[in-house]
Amino acid sequence: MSTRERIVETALTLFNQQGSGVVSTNHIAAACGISPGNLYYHFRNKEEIIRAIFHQLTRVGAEEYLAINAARPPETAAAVTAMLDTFVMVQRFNWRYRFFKRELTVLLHHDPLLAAEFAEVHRSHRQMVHDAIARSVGEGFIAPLADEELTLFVEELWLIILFWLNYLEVGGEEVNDATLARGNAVLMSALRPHLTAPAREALAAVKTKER
Amino acid sequence: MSTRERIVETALTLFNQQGSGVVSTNHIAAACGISPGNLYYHFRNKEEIIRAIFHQLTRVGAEEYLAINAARPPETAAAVTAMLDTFVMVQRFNWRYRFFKRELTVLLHHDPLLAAEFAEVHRSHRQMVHDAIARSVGEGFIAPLADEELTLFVEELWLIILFWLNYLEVGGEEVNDATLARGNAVLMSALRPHLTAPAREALAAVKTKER
DNA sequence: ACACCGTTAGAGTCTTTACTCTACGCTGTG
DNA sequence: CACAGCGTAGAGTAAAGACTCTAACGGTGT
Repeated sequence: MSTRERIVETALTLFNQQGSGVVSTNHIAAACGISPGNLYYHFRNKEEIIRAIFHQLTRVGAEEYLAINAARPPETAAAVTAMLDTFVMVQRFNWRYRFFKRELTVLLHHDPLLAAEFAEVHRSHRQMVHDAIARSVGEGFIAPLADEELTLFVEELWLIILFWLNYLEVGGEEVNDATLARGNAVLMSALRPHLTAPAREALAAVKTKER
Repeated sequence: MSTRERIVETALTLFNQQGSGVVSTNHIAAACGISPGNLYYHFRNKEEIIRAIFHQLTRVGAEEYLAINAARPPETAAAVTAMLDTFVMVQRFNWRYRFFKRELTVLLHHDPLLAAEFAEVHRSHRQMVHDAIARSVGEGFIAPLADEELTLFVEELWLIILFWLNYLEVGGEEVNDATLARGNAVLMSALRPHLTAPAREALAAVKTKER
């Protein structure tokens, strides 16, 4: 791993543990086993490191999302599986980059450049979620809804996906397979009333297979 | 307002704006229009200020919760109204003390004393939510559920209540009456499938009256 | 008039911070 | 072999940090 990559990785770890506010560039350099001068050779300042972390987040996130969702066949079981996989994927990202979402508003407030980049990414994420739900309605897995109801439903689902980890964190619960599975269950519990009959059967089938 | 109270209030404002990591005691003192020495006369250190904010949060929060929920009559309309009022109340708290939830894990990590106090408060909050839902089931506003389903449902609702503000924040949306009302709508959308017929009517009545 | 004490100011200390500067080694190329 | 240039070390600087100390203020009781 290059020095630059090691700096980013170390900074991410320290930020997650202690918060980016109290972690100094000297800390990062020391934890990397390099000199401060070396760190500043690779990054002009701390904000640039944070932006590098954000760039990694978006790049890898987009790749993984596409890997799960781009080529899925238009089958009910595949749709349900893709949704569960996406949930797990988002949880993994929220965990890996947890300092980022925690400190989001403060970070954006301190770095207008980052704020602009984030706004763009957020817009496209929103679009992806909307498209995914619309596709599922079109394919007949989710019962048709009035526009207003659909919007609320999408927000409900997205909220659960986005904040399950924070919910665990606030509650002092550990993040592990069991608690992640519980998040999945909550999501399904919200989803169930809106599924069509075939989708409900497919879901039951997936569940049975898992055991 | 006493100097001590002014320090707490000013610190809260600055923490919310800029994050507690980058706000120094000197900043707080300057913003208060007092000397650093004076600040340290009232508080031994920064952590003690944060704990004072937390104490205010819990004290006032408990008062307001009781004011809304303790004496409500066992009527369907009252139950629905109490739930909506509680939602609005929690949003107000999340907003007023927003730095606290944002930085929660980091704060708890840095101050074991605070961590212990918070664990206790969180336990009792969890209990309150559980009791409120159980009461509503008992009074016939919410359809009976299997234990497992009930747990998931409660978590779903509580998650929405806890994180609606963060959801707005992450999305770069302003917090105002319209966005708060939308949060209420999302909550209702999650609740509706589980309401009993009389509760659904009472809800419709409340909605009509609001217009 | 005076002593007392909670409150305040503000200068001062020691540490840490972000960031700079200079110099040195290593590696590949003419 | 020379030498260019990337990557690195580490001392150094100016500013800001948390926190301390001493002296004085101002209101109250005697």
